[in-house]
Amino acid sequence: MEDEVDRLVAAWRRERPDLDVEPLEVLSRVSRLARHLDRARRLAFAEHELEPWEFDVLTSLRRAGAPYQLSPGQLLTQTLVTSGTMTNRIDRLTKKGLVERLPDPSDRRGVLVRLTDEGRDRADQALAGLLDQERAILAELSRAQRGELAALLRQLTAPFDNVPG
Amino acid sequence: MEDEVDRLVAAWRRERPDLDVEPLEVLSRVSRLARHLDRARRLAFAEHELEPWEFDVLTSLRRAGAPYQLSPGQLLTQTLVTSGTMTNRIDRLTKKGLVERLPDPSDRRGVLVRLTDEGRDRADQALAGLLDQERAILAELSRAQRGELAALLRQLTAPFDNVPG
DNA sequence: CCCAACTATCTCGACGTCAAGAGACTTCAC
DNA sequence: GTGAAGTCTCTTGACGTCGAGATAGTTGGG
Repeated sequence: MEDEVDRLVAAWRRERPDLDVEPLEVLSRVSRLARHLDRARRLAFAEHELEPWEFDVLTSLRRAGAPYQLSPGQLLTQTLVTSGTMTNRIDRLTKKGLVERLPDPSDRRGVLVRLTDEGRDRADQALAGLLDQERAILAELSRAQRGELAALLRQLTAPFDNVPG
Repeated sequence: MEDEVDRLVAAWRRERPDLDVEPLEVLSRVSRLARHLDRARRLAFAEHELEPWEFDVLTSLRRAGAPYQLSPGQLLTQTLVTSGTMTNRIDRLTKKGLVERLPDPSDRRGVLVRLTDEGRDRADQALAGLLDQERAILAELSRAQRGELAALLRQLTAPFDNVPG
C-alpha cells in the first residue's frame, strides 16, 4: 500500500532528479508516524482526562517506583523540557491533586515532587489504555516483524541515547 | 547496544510486571527518534538560516513545481497546521522576501503564495543539507536494512495516510 | 570560618500555535 | 437573477513553551 511519503518522494524525484532522496524513505516516515502517534495518544489520554504532558510527568514518577518521588531537576532530564515549563506543569498537576510538592529533607534549596494516590491510579489507567491502542496500531505487523522493526530502530536511536549531547 | 527505551521498558517491567509493554519497544522508539531528528534538523537548517517551519512551507511550494505557487488552504493540508498559524507564517516569510502573496485570478476570495527566486534557492540548499545529515544518521544501517526499515514503517503509516481522518 | 563558584528552583516576558469566529466572495438550486 | 449555504483567508484571545535571569541554599579551597 502506498503512503504519503511515497508521494512526497515521487514529487522530489520529479523536481530534483539530481538529488538522492532515499534517506527520506526512512526518516520522513519516522517523523510522520510520530506525528500520527501524538494525535492518537491525545485521543487515548482524553478518555482518562489527561493531557500528553500530564502523562509524561506522572509516568516518570510512576516508573521511579515507591515512594514515587523525584526532584524537578530529575523530571527535567526525563521529559526534556525546560525548568520554567516544569514549574508550570507541577503547579497545574498540584492544583489537580495528582502530585504534591514536599521539601527535600537533605537539601533546603530542593523540592521533591510526589505522586498522590489518585495520580498513581490515573497514570496506571492511562498507561493500560495507551498500550491497548498501540497494540491495535501494531497489529499490522507479525510478532517477528515487530521484533525486527524494534531492532532496526534501536540501531538508529542508540547513538543519540549514548552520547553526552 | 542498549538505548533509552531498553531502560524505560525495563523500568515498566519492574513496576508493572502484570502488563505487556512490548508495544513500547517499537512505538516509543519511533517517538523518541522523531524527537532527536527534530533537534538535528533544527541544527542543519540553522546553517542556512531557516527554521523548521520555514523549511516546511518553502519545500511544499518547491515540490509543487513551477511556478511554485499554492493557496494557503493547500499549504494547510500539506503542513498540518491551522489557518491562523499559516497566515502568520506567510506574513513572516513575506517579510523575509522568501514568498509573496498574489491575488488568485480565478477566485477573488483567494490568494496564491509564490516562492521568490531567493526562496527557491534557500529551499534547495536546505534540502541538500538535510539529506546529507540524514545520510549520516542512516549510515548505521546497510542498504538492505534501510529498505527493510522503510517497508516496515510504510505498513504502519499507510493506514493513517489512507483514511479520511 | 569565609567567600567565590556552583546548583536547584522559580519568575517573567516574548513567541508560536490553536480554536473559534468574522468578513469577503462564490456556487447552486430554485 | 436571488438567497442560502458553502468556501477561503484573516483576526483575535487564550494557552503552553522557552530562555534568561533572580533568589535561595550548598560546597570547598584557602
